Amino acid sequence: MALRPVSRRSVPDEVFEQLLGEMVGGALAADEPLPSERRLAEVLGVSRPAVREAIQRMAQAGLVDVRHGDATMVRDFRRRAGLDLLPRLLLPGGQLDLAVARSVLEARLHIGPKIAELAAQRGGRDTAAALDDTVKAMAGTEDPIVLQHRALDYWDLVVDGADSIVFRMMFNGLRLAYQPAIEALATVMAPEVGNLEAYRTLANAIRAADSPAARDAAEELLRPATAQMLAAIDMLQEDR
Amino acid sequence: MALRPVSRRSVPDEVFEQLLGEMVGGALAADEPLPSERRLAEVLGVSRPAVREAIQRMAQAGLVDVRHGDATMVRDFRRRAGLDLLPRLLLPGGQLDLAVARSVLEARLHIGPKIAELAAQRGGRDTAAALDDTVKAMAGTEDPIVLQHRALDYWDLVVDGADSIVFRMMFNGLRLAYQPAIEALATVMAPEVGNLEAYRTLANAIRAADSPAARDAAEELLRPATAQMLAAIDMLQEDR
DNA sequence: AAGAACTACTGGTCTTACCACTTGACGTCT
DNA sequence: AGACGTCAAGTGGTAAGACCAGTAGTTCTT
Repeated sequence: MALRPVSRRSVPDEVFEQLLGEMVGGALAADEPLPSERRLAEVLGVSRPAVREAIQRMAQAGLVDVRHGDATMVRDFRRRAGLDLLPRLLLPGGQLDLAVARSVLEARLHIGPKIAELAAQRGGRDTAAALDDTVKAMAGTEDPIVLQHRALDYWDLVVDGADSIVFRMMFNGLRLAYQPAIEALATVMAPEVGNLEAYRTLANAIRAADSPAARDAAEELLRPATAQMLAAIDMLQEDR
Repeated sequence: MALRPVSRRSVPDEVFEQLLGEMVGGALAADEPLPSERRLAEVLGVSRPAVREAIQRMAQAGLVDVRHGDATMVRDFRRRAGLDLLPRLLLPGGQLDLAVARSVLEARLHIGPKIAELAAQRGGRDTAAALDDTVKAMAGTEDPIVLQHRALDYWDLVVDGADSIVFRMMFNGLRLAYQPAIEALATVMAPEVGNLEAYRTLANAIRAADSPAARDAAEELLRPATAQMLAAIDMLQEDR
């Protein structure tokens, strides 16, 4: 029996989700006006403040433009949204979007080595020591789910060492997309997160402040699983 | 006379801004509870729905965790925030944060060539043709402000050509940080946005589907101004 | 000492009313 | 005919107050 916490969606949550669904699904096209708050409240059977909260959140995410006195306009989420929207695009309606998944993999493989390089330049021994501890923790388990979480901790430390706020934020965004899928990815990620030697090599390169070596080590660590998953995506896409 | 649109911050805007300021400034530390909605409404002299809207927006941005029945907790924005927070970190209180600026430059130089490479693989002639048009438009002006906007249009097309949603979202985030500073950067960016030949070279590489050439061309285009600005930041940081 | 019930918070939601802004239609001057 | 006010309708912005629904700590009961 696999019990999971019940998801208690609040009313504004629900409204937000529905509106976003309409947008991603294409029913609410860009540059078209959203129905008025009162209208939405009536149609959805909720209060106007609830609708407002949802709409304000959409505005915060850049999905709509709200102008006092005029109708609020839907914007092209592809052009305005930040990485925080990634989880919803990756799994729209529970189904994995292959194009988005490919994009995430590409980005991961491109960003990871750079972060490792910066960490080698700036992180120093403190980062390396913390990484050693994490690798030790990884050695204590075989469970690929736990291993993935530990690997995320590991990268979190590398990102700290890189000391570059933009890469930190990019990492945050990618992690948010990755986490919901962690269980589904247990099998494909097992070879990567089980490759402790690669994690140690990277930690040592960072300790030695050898940024080219760190770069290569990170690529060595990330490439195999990335290549495998990209190949799988290619096959799936051809099937259709 | 340089008239500018008056900024009409709504009450929730103002509340959001104040809370964020306290967080970035350190007065509201991570893992500490926020005052209750009623208390905040009272202290700030606004209605509770207004406070709620602000807090919901913070939750949307990952800055706080709100749990029904318990106090809402402040989270470490460095660890949770996405790129959408970048503009506020870059110019906290009107003053440029040099470390953040350095980080933006690093990211730009690392992401740009990769996007160009992908655009060469996937964009094809359509992308190249659109780029040609944009370069023509750039040739029609000397104003560095206008040129920067055109250059953004140019990159926007390249990103479209790259057809990778994650890089698109990263670009969106960087652009949002860049745009408010566009006037202040007129002088330092002038050499880059005035280098039309570099933009043409990149467009041609994309047309030829020559991804290594596109990569190099993008780097060639971005590196000079990046290096100059990084050097300037180094000097400013040493002064202190 | 362990458990159940209670209490005092917290956020969640709704209703109602009114303010402020934008737009476009209409009328009025020039 | 054109330019300029005026006004009405619709939109988002804000407030106040009431009540529902969770959480956590205290107190009472056993």
